[in-house]
Amino acid sequence: MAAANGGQAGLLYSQPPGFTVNGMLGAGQPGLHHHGLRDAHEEPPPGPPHHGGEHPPPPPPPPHGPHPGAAGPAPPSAASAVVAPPGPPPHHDPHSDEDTPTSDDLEQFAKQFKQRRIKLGFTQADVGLALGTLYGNVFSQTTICRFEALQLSFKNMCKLKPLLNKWLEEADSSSGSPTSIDKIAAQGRKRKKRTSIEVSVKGALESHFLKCPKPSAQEITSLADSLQLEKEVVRVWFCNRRQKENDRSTICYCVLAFALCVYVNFCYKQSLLKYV
DNA sequence: ATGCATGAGAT
DNA sequence: TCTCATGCATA
Repeated sequence: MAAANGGQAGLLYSQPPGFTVNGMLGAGQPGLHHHGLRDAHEEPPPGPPHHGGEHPPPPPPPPHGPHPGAAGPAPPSAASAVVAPPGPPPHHDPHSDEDTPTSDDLEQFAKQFKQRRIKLGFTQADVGLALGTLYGNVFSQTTICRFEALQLSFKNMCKLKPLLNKWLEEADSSSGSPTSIDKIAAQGRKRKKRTSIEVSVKGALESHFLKCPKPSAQEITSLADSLQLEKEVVRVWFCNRRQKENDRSTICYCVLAFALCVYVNFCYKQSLLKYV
């Protein structure tokens, strides 16, 4: 049935005022600089892909204000202690919702959060909704799920952690109090029907991605043409593919990298001992 | 739990 | 146009 969406590309689902119909004005510029970690901010030296004991993403300096249109509990301010460098971090309370957590903190918190959430009998959707009533920021089941699975960017994880932490306290302290229910008006926004891409086609996209994660507009066009997909679908596929790569690696790799650092450091010391 | 999609802000 | 945060719809 995948062919259901393959044929014609004429269905403009919604036609929102600002829908940019990008033609082929793309100036194909290959910028392939692809390194494992991505920092949510600037990356100064485009140098060689070396990344030894680099650690974690620096603290997210609040460049842009909260846009979600609700109370933005301002992300961790410009503290600078992000993920402890190769030196043992002084001391930090994993339960503190202040001050930037380390990747490890996040990992632990997420795990613990999920465990407690389940024990308390709440679904991910419940939590998302509750955050709305508590702080005016509603989140979907998807987001909560991704948080628990560490599938969000480091910055994003940091932003959500305090909220979830608060909910957790609220939840198990007052497990019997009446909670107000929030009803968010469903926006009647038309959404394009999700196109399901055939496995074989996905394979093709995947292999292209490996060769070139950032195809130019022109490449996208021809690729879309040969795969019989809408150009927009292909473009979005690549965007999502990149994002997936980044989100996953952000946290997981940070944790691994840190562990590796510790280990290497340990080995190094061991080797030094041999000579004394 | 995850795939495809949207929209705001950054480049 | 890209990235990033986020979510509807679906597997």
